[in-house]
Amino acid sequence: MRLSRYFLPVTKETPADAQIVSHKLMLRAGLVRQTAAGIYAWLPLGLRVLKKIEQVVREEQNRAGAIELLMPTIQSADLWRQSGRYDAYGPEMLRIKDRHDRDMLFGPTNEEMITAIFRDAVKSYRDLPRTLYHIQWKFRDEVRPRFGVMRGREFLMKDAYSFDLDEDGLKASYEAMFVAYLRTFARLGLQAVPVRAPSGPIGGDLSHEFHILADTGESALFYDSAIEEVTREELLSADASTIARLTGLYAMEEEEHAKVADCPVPQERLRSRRGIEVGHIFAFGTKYSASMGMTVQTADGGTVQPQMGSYGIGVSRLVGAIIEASHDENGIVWPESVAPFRVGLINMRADDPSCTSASDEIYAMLENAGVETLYDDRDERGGAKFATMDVIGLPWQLILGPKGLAKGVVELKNRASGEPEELSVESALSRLTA
RNA sequence: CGGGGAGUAGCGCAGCCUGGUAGCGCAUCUGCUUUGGGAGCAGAGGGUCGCAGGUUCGAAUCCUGUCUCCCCGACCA
Repeated sequence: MRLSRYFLPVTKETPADAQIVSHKLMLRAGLVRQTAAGIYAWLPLGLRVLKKIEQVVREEQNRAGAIELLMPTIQSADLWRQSGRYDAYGPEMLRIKDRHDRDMLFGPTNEEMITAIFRDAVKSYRDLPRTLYHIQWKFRDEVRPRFGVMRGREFLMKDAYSFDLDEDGLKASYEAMFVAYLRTFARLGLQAVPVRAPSGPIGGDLSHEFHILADTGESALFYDSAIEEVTREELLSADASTIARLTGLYAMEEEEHAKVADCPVPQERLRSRRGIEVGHIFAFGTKYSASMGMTVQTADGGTVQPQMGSYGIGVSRLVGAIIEASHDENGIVWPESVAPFRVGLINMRADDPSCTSASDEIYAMLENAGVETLYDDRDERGGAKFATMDVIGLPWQLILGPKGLAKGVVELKNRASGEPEELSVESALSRLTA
């Protein structure tokens, strides 16, 4: 993409509304624009990041055997009356009336809808187990939206729902999602801490939250430092034993930690940090299959209410969380897996015909090699170009100028390490296409 | 929902107390000079001062109402 033809409103100054670093950087880097409290428009660069994250999430869901579908954002109130949640859910639910004065709502979650769909289509034990998911916009009318996209009212969420014949099956589905989550966050370049969530209204529920460690997190966590020693490689090859090990290590939210009389973690290993909740998984059993009358026939001719679980990842929240976890004083530092482009190509002297033709040529080669490249072909001063590239945080900056070209070299800079390196065009290209 | 703050050009702000033809910086546009880390000079465009009502000869400024946004707390993915 040529920057001269792109839509990338980068700013020097930060809008006064933004308080935390990820929000400031998202606005400065031209990723989003706020259109109302807690509601954001995703600009081209931000949308690319959102899609990248979504794709990693999707691949790991598929890998775990979950099946993608897509449910609507607008739901009928009748569905929610079946589960009894229409009245139970508070003012967080955005209630709407259609032209026929029917009660509708903008979905804050989809348990009712997926249960109804599954219930009406599946009658046999042969069709279980299944885990279905979708990645769709949700709306929760938060009392106080804040922190940019991290606590917006409209947000993109991956929500999966599992249906099993019995509790052992549910446990297996739950663990499969647990593994998927560990892999997903590891691929996104994040260290996620699984925290045992307190039991909800229904006793015996199994539930874990996944938190990204960041000073601006909304949750205060206490955990065993041994969690930090789990490597990315271990997470990427996670299995049931990884889960057993991780869940065996102490991690609690402050409120729960305060209730623990004898913390099993020795003082020197107890860490206290803040976390951003980016995922939450629940095994809740028959709550919805019972309230919404879902049964399937078993092999022996009986009927059973399927055991269910639900599994959420805040996709749009992850954009902010990743920035919180990965930035420096100059701007965002994207992990390779979610960067909107892999390479920022900088033509230092767009007024110099030979430098420009060399830049055009390299841009064409990168494009042909399938390397996502943002090409700054504008006739601007070098400083402005570096500042733009730094704030938007692409992993690599490839810099071409007349002085280097005269010596037959270009400059390749890694955004994370910041170390510029002089290379021949060939070796720079082979590095970037590797 | 309680408490606090703010709405003036795309962004950041001043002006308001003490009414009298709306300003500054950045950004944008034009020209010239520049060009290896957010350039310099000269010029230009852009705002019904959130909205409605009131007071007044006259309101960004005073009064009333209203909408919106932000912060702290409680609540929540």
